[in-house]
Amino acid sequence: MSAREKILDTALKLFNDKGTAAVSTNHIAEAAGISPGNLYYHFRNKEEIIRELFQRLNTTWETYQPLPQDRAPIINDLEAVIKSNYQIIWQYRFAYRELVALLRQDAELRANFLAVRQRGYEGFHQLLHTFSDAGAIRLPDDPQIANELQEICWLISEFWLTSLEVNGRKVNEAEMQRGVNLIRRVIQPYLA
Amino acid sequence: MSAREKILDTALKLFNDKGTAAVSTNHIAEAAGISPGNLYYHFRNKEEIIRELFQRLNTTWETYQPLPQDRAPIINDLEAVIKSNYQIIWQYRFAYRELVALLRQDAELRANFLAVRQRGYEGFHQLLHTFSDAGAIRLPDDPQIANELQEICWLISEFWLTSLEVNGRKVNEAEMQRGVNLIRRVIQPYLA
DNA sequence: ATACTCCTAGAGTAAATACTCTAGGAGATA
DNA sequence: TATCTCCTAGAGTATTTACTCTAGGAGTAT
Repeated sequence: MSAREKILDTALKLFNDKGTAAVSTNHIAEAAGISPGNLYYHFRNKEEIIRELFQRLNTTWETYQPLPQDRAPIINDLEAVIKSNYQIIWQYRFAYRELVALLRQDAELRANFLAVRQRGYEGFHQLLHTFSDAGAIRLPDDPQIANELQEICWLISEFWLTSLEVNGRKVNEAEMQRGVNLIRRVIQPYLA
Repeated sequence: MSAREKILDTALKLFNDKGTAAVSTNHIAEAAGISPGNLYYHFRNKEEIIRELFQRLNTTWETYQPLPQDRAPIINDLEAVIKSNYQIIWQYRFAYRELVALLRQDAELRANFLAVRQRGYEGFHQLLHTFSDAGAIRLPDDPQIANELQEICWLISEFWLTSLEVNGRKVNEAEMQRGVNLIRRVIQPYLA
């Protein structure tokens, strides 16, 4: 593995474990088994490492194809989508825990992340209508109600893992399933 | 105002504005218009200041009486409760934004906060049953479903403001009302 | 062989940060 | 007046942090 990759992997692990504020570039270099000078050869500073990690995260969001392309989606596919979301968020949990602070202190980071997130939100909108067209759910006629439901589901999927961590719960398959159940509970009154 | 109060008020403001990591004790002292030595006369370190702010927050949660005591509650009272919650969370928003990190690095803080939060959660449980008994809502017979609904409402009320901030929205009365509407949307299918 | 590019180590530095220490002022009490 | 407690200022220090600089190794092209 190249030094650059080692730095990014190590930084991600340390950030997830201790938070960005508690991890210095020297810590990262030491944990990655390289010299500080070498780290600064590959990255200008800590901010740039964070940016690169967000770039990886963005790429993950943009490339993953959650739905099967060969048939119409059924309601269980929605569960699979949500679980995939949780997996990704858990992989980059430092980012979601510290989102407000990280986005505030780096305008470029903010712009990129929000653009990708916006596309994700629109994709989710599409997804719901795909399910609706396929007859899996019955969206309310009032589009504002549908929007509110979507907003609730989005909020749960974005903050469920953080909420688990606040409660001091281990994050595992079963807890993720509970998060899926909550979202299911929200749309349950609107199932076909 | 005493120096101690000045320190706490200033720290709260700076933490809310810039996050705890970006604010040093020297910053706090300077912004409060006192000397660093004086700050350290009143507090052993930054951690102790944060603890004291959490203590204030805990006291706020424990003392506020959201419901009118002189009559049975109606559904609009629930809105008032949620709005009060948002006000308190907004006042101490640094805490809710950085909750995972702050609780992890201070076991005592964690224990106190979670205990108060647990009582709040139980109070919310009571509240829902009070509404149910008063005929304002009709909770589902299956207690697990009722619990899931409660969990969803709790998650929204705890993370709605953070979600607004991530979206770059100004936090104001109207946006708080939208957060209230989302919770209302969750329980709407179960209104009497 | 020479040179050139890419990468790496590690010593070194300026600034920031958390925290200490000493000297002393203000007001109450003896 | 003397003393005692409580509070305050501000200089000073050890450590950490971000970041720089120089010397050189490993391949590859000439």
